[in-house]
Amino acid sequence: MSKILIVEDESDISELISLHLEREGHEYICIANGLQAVPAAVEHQPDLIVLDLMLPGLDGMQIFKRLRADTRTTNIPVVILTAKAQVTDKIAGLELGADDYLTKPFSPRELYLRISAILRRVKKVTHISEIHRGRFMLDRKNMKLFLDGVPLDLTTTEFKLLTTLMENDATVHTRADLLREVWGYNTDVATRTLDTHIKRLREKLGEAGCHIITIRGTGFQFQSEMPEVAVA
Amino acid sequence: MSKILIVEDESDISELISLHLEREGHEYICIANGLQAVPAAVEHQPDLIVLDLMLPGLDGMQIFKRLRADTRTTNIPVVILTAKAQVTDKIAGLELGADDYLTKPFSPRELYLRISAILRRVKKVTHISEIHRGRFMLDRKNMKLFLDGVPLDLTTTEFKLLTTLMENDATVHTRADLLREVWGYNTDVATRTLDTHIKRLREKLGEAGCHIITIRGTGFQFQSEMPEVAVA
DNA sequence: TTGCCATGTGACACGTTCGTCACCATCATT
DNA sequence: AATGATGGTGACGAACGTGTCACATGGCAA
Repeated sequence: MSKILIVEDESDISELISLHLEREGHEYICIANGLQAVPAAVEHQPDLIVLDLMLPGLDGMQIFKRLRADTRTTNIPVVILTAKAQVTDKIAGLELGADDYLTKPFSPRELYLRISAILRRVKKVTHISEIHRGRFMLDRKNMKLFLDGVPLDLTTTEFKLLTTLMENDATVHTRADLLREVWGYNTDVATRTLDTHIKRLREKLGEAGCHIITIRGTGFQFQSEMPEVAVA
Repeated sequence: MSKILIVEDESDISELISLHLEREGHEYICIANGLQAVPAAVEHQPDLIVLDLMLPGLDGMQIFKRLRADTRTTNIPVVILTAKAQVTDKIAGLELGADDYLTKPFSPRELYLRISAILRRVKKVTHISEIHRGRFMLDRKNMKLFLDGVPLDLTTTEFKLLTTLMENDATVHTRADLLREVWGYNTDVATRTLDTHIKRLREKLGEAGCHIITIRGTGFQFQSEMPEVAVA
């Protein structure tokens, strides 16, 4: 569920939009006065703003610019609506940095789907703060690793090491790479330190420690999907 | 600069697109054969894919579905091109999870701008792994704080505390909120612990420690922009 | 001004984490 | 099978991070 701010003076249009949003389980706030747009956005922190450019006696573009200028609203996606049908207008809107641009008359379903597409994209990218790999889920925000849903506490170094390994699933990281990535550029830690931390990680992973694979002579590798193993 | 994969059999159209992309400093790969789409995407890992649905003897939708099914390409934004002008077709495309959908004939400039809008959005969200607030920049990936560009090392607790404070600039966090956010739900740490960590943070920030503001009786607040201060 | 209460501060002690090293196990090569 | 090299392991001490407390400070209301 997301929160959408609709800035639109024609109540029949805003109702048309909100109807669709409500049906799909979204929350929405409608305002008809363009002057309230920025304060409302600041206060409600919506996930997306639908902005009609043709507000009476107010330049919608100005509102858009202010939304982008304020640090508290600058990252909120904006979909612009307008009656101007010319391609050049469309281009002007996108050029200013709107996320999408629709001209009236528009299909409410298309608007809804375009809103969904943007929300989907944002959510997808945001979720990258969690790395999912097979049985593993690395929660970067809370520095926790979930193995089959079971939370495991990691120390700072273990966390960095595992992050580096997991970020590129199934690719080999040389010892030098890992040293640099985890310990920083000018590393003077002994070579065996890496091995010790790999060991500690494997210990915490328990039986799943085998997902950290040694590449003899080169380095290590994380594999979420194990190749088939011969069982005696 | 971004890398775009263009899947389009009509060479005049792909040239039209690539011309625009090149002019704006983007890198692109053109392929005419739909069967190569998924392998090419896997190999090149483009930032965005432009996919023409009307490929000869091949269902473009199938390609799209495969792109979404493969874990190595599922997160790559896709813009769909098609000759079908019906709104229902447009809706079908968006419904499947495309990021944008244009019908031929389209303005190459509009396509370019729509591509830019998506790239901009993705980049913006990705960059949220860095929180910029005035003189401060919190690098969540490396758990470092940059003050005026100078790196400062933070401990895990300091990092979490500062993250919580900085995420909502200029909003007040109650002591209870902070305790819960940083130390977790079932907290049994003494109340003074929070004060001690605030103190340690302020110490590390040095003269900039004043950006962490005490709200007497309530909690604390981070302010990147200081209100004017009377100077003696 | 007084007194109370919220917050700031310094010190301490405990547990954790980290890097190092010596030694063992294992693999590849001949 | 012997040899050398590479990786695994266990133990240890130092450094670090953390929570707690006692006391100092300072704001606010009566």
